[in-house]
Amino acid sequence: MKAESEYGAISIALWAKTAFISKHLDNSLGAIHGIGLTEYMVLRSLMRAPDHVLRRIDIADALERTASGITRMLMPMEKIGLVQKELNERDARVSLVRITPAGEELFQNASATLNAKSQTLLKNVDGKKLDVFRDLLGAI
Amino acid sequence: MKAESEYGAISIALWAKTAFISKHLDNSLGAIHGIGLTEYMVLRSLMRAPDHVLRRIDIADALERTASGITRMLMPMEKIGLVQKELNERDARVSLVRITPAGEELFQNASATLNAKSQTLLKNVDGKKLDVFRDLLGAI
DNA sequence: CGCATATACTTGTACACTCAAGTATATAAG
DNA sequence: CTTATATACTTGAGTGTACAAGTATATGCG
Repeated sequence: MKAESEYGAISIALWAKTAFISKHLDNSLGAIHGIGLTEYMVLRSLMRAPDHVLRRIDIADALERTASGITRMLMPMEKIGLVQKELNERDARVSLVRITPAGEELFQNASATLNAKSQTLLKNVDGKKLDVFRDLLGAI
Repeated sequence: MKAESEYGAISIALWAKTAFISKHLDNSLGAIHGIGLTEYMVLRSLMRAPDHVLRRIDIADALERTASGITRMLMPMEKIGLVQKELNERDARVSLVRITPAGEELFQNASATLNAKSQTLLKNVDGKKLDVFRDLLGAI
């Protein structure tokens, strides 16, 4: 078993490097597409969901956010037409969120930006080890 | 060369997993020691600095934060005696930050908490691959 | 020296997010 | 059916952070 401090070092490195990467991605997405990284992740969650619909609480869980944060984030996204509200006929408590065609299009464009920018940010990471990297992250 | 989307996937995984880890570490440090993860990182930066002193701008750079964020974060930390202000005789613009003995002690205790909690959070990561993980993160 | 520019920091304002409390609805137990 | 508990969401208040503008000091150049 490795020393505890080895694990702490990984946590800290994750925190520091991710702060760096997030800030750059957030700035690029904001400047080019007018959305933040968290909003991008909302669209991404919706695109990956069956029928492109999710409950607010599902989005909150997927993004490690609270329900109230999601409520507030979705307001402007609905206003500019990236997502739309939908009722759940089986459960009146639920307010479903559906991505709109405009939202899908923005997501595709934003994905291209994010991928390109990510490649730049991660250019010093050995390309051959990307699989290992992804597996390590997946284990968390 | 790998596809751009491979890099995007890594960025997203980093973002998501780090959100998860940060939240847990922040909660633990807050509950047990009364400081957040960012404040812990301030103490850590000071502990690693020559003579345990840094300029505010150096802390800001190290933590990917703005100078104003650091100014505001240091206020309560100074109030509870974890750090103290110090003048720079060569440059009157600078307000140096020094960690206090109380700050050092809290840092040691908080480090133990952070390391233990990190081990729990990363328990599914193959211990033999921690070095690889650290190197991959270091390349960013 | 005197002036332009750069640096270190602080302060006002705004935004994204959280927590706690509140509302509405659903589900379970008697 | 009634009541208690759980779930989905919203809202008010507070926190941490950024950005822009302002202050003070330093540095470089004529």
